[in-house]
Amino acid sequence: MRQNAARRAALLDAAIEVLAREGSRGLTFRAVDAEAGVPTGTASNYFGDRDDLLTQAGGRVYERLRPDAAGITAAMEGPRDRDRVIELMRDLVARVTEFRSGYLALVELRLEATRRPRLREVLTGVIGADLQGNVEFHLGTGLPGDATTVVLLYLALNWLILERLTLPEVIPGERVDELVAEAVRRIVPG
Amino acid sequence: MRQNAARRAALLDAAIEVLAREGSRGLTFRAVDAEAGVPTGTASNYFGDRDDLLTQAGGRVYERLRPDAAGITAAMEGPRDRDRVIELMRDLVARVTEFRSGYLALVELRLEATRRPRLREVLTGVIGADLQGNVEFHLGTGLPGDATTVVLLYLALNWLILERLTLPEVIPGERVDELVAEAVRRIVPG
DNA sequence: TCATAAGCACTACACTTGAAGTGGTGCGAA
DNA sequence: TTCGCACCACTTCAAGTGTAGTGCTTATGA
Repeated sequence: MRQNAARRAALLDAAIEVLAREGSRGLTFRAVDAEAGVPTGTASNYFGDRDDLLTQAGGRVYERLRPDAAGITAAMEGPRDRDRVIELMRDLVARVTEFRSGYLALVELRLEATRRPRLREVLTGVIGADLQGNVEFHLGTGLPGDATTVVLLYLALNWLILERLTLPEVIPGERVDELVAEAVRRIVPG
Repeated sequence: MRQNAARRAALLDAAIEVLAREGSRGLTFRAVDAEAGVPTGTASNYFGDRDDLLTQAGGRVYERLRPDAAGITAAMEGPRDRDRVIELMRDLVARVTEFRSGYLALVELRLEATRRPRLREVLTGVIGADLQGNVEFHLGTGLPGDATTVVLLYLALNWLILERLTLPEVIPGERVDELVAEAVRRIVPG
C-alpha cells in the first residue's frame, strides 16, 4: 500500500470523474489509472479493493461539494430576510449545478450504497452531518424559518438539480430561478 | 427478432429488477436472461442492442409506476381541501416507495440518460408528460394550488423518496408522514 | 387427418474485451 | 547504500456478445 498523499488525492479526483461519466460499475482500477494519467496498476497499489476506492471517493466527493470558507462568510452577510434566502438558494443551486461531475458522482454513490453497507454508512454520516450543519447554520445566522424549513428546501432543491443535470428539458433553465424563488417564498415563513 | 409479446414483457420486467439491483452497467443480456429464468441468448434474440433494451425498459418502468385506474378514481373523491392533498401525497409517497425496484431503476436510467441521447429523449417524454398530467389532474379536480404547487411537491417528494430508498437513516421513517404534511401545508395555499 | 412449413426455444461455441494482480526493474531520496 | 515508489510487462481469469444449428410446437392447407 503506497503512502504518497498527493497521488492518492489525484487518484480520488480521477475516480470522481470516472464515476460521473461511466457510473459506479465503470469505476475500475484501470479506468482510474487512465483518467489520472498514471500507469496501469497504480490504483491497485493505492486501494485494497473496489470497496475501499468507492468509500474514499464518497468522502472526497461530498467534501468538494461544500462551499469554501469565503462562500460561508459571504453567506453570513446581508439582511436576514426571505429575499436574502432566495439569493442564497439561487447561489447554492448554481454552484452545485456547476460541479456537474461531483453531483452526478454523488448520486451514483447513493445508488451504489444500496448494495454496499460500508459505503452506506459513510454517506449517511457525511450527508446527515451536512444537512444537520445546514440547519444549524440557518438557525444560527438568524435567517427566517425553522429546521423543517431547511429540510424541505434541501429536498426540493436537490431534485431540481438532479432534474436539470439528467433531463434538462423537463424543467427548462429559464424556469429555475423563478422556481427557486417560489419554493423559498412558500417554504420559508414570511 | 422474436415476436412473442408475453416473453418480451417478462424480459423487460426482469430488466427492471436487474437495473435496480445491479445498476445500469449491470444490465447485460446475460443478466436479463438469468433474472427471467430463460436460456442464455434469449434477450439477444429479442433486443437489437443494449440501447434498445434500455430504452424499452425505460418506457415500461415508468408505466408501472403510475397509479392504476382504481387509484385514480379514488383520488378524485373526497373533499377538495388541503388536508385531502396531504392524504393523497402520503399515499403517493407510500405507493412509490413500495415499488422500490421500479423507482431505483428509474434513477439508474436517469443517470444512464446522461450518456445515451435516445434514452434521454424517451425519459424526457414520459416524465415530462407525467408531470404535465399531474398538473392537469390537480387543477382539473379542483384541488387547491396552481401549477407551481404541483411542481414543487413533485420536487420535494421525489427527493424524499430517493433519500428513504438510498440512505434511510438520514431521514427516519417516523418523520416521513409529518414531513409530507408540512410540505403540503407550506407549498399548497390554504 | 396428415404432411409440410414456419417460428421459436434452447444449446453450444467461437471470439472479443476488459480487468485483476503481481513480479521485477530502475530511479531517487533519505 | 538502502528503502520505497513509479513504472512496465505478463499471466490469468471472468463476462459478455452474437450466431449457427437443432429439435419441438403449432398453424395451414390439401
